[in-house]
Amino acid sequence: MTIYDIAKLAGVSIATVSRVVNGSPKVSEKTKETVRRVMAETNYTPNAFARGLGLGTMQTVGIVCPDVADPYMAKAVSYLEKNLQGYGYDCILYCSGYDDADREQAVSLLLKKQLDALLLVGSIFSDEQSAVLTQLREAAARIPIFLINGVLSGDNVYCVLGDDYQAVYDVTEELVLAGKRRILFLTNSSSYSAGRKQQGYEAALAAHQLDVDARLILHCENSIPATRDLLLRQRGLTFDSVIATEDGMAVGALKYAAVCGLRVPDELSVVGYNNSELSICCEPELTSVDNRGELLCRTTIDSLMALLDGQTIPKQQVIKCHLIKRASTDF
Amino acid sequence: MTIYDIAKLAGVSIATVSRVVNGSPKVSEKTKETVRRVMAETNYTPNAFARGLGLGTMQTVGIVCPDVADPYMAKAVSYLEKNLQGYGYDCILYCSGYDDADREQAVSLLLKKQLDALLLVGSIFSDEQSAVLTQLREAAARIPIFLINGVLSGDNVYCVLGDDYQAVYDVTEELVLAGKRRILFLTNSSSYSAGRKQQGYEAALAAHQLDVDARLILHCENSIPATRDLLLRQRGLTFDSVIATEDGMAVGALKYAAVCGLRVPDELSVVGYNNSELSICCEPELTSVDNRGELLCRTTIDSLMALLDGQTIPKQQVIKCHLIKRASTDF
DNA sequence: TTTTCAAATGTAAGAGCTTACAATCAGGAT
DNA sequence: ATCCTGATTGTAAGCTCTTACATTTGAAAA
Repeated sequence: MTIYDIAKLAGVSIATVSRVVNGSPKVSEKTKETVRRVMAETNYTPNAFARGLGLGTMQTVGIVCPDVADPYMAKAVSYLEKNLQGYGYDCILYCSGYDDADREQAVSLLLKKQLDALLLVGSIFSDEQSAVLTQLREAAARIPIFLINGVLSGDNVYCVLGDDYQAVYDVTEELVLAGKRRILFLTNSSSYSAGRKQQGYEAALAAHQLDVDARLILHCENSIPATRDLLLRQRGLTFDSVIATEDGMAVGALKYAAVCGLRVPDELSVVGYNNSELSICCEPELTSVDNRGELLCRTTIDSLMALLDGQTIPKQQVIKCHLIKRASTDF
Repeated sequence: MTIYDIAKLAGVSIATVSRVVNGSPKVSEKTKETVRRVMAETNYTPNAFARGLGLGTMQTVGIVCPDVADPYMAKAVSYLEKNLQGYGYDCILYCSGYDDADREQAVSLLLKKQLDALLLVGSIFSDEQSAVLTQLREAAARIPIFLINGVLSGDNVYCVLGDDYQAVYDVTEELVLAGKRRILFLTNSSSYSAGRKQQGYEAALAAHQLDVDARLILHCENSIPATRDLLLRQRGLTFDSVIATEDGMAVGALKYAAVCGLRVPDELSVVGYNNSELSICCEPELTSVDNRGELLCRTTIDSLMALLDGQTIPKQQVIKCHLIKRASTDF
């Protein structure tokens, strides 16, 4: 079934059929009617490739995220997809893994696909020299690129991110004001946002004339048992509170406290990040920073559409996080 | 940059360039070399639409799932994507929502896209009359359809699913043998797999000459607070154990136990489903059925590839689940 | 040297759509 | 009746690739 068949059956030219398919106004109601009927009867679907060839777009954007199995990214992808759907766009998904080489490959594959935009979720590019970065900047020459919770300078590159610096600054300050002096900072990557979080932590301590004890900054995997075990191995280390850059690590800290018989929040306060389902699952429930994934995604898509519509949009949009207070802290 | 430019620069015809791009063996090493060099220098990428038009495929499969934000489906999508990647296929994702009308729309949109296959995750079609079903069967005339954890008869439709019936049968039996007599069954949908789970529950009770008390079968949302509150509202109901068809509900039951001061597992045993991260997050940790999402997905993709390769594959593949025993039960 | 044949390459016809431009048509103005 | 106009429709030239078939080439066989 091609456009020619429909044209023949409807007794019109293929141009007219195409106009009907694309909702052009320059077709009389009568023929529009006829063509629609024939299309319905024959169950005709325009060939997407030919359409894409002619139009130069297939209304599709690419989403690259390290791992959709991660609940935070899963939520993000879900929001993105829904919002894109609302604008009539489809999304093709790549789970790139966290490795730079893998991500580079994902981007390069995606670039072959005549997409309308590229969305990178939870980007964790470490150094400016990284191959992905140069590749992304090249890519941006062709289509707009959006980083969600990441930062990259460059033409046609836009960033939408939570204000992680401020969020951690604020919660650190709250802990200090609550009398905590040895705040353990658990982080899991060298990403831009992990860096910003750590800066917030250090700045808040400095603002209160507290020294940053390097031993209190621990790198660990975002996994409950891994974090628990890591902490159990640090027996020399004393701390009265924990700020984790992911909820999984925070729950690991709770498990550690349970093993050691530490009362939470009295003897150990714990703060998580992302306000995932884990935070209301554990015991006690976790105080956690909600970095507004849903809002970030909506903002991203709205901005993208504005851009595709020819409007100018800000290069960087920063959205304030919310601290959700629960039983794992006493402020 | 089109294939013509490359041909001109390399001093060959477009056919030769195309052959090089597609790895045809009928090109001399020398010209292959030249063309490759020119392509690299010019950073040429074949147009995916034109390619698709010519080849009739773009190596892409569609994935429909109700909600990637759900950790179980997120994991499934992640596995599917990775496995497809391994075969050089891309995936385009639709989060259809749980509503039949929405899912129908998703499928119909997807069908316009010249995909190589359609994968439905966690399908929860209720009745045989549903519009999605007829639509899917029509779709199957064009491309193969795979249901992951769902069942649908029809030509060119294949199902890969966990043996939920047996899993629930077995765990119910374990509870009975552990002396439990009033086993609450928490379920959240009228999907095929929810039905099978319930059948397993009822069959196991019957096998041990225990009556099925209809009041002990509760429908509830897969959400920790929703389940907790639901149980708190059922004060007349007595039960000594809970089997939930999702981990979220099981954790809700644990929260309920905490509120009521019931000791788990002594006074209340709780079994969850899917062995999600929640199950090692809560306190006590949750005994949960692992329905082998990873294996299901790998099986699905391997089968799909075998099918595309012209081989015959089974219409239905059932994979045994694993019970992961933790502290919320005492068997 | 001529013949033969396979390997290498080129030509051109699609694949199914969009759209600029041309053609047609109906009806009002002259 | 003739001309003009705007609305509608058709024609044909792309868009970029694949590939069947034709052609050329070069070397081995005769």
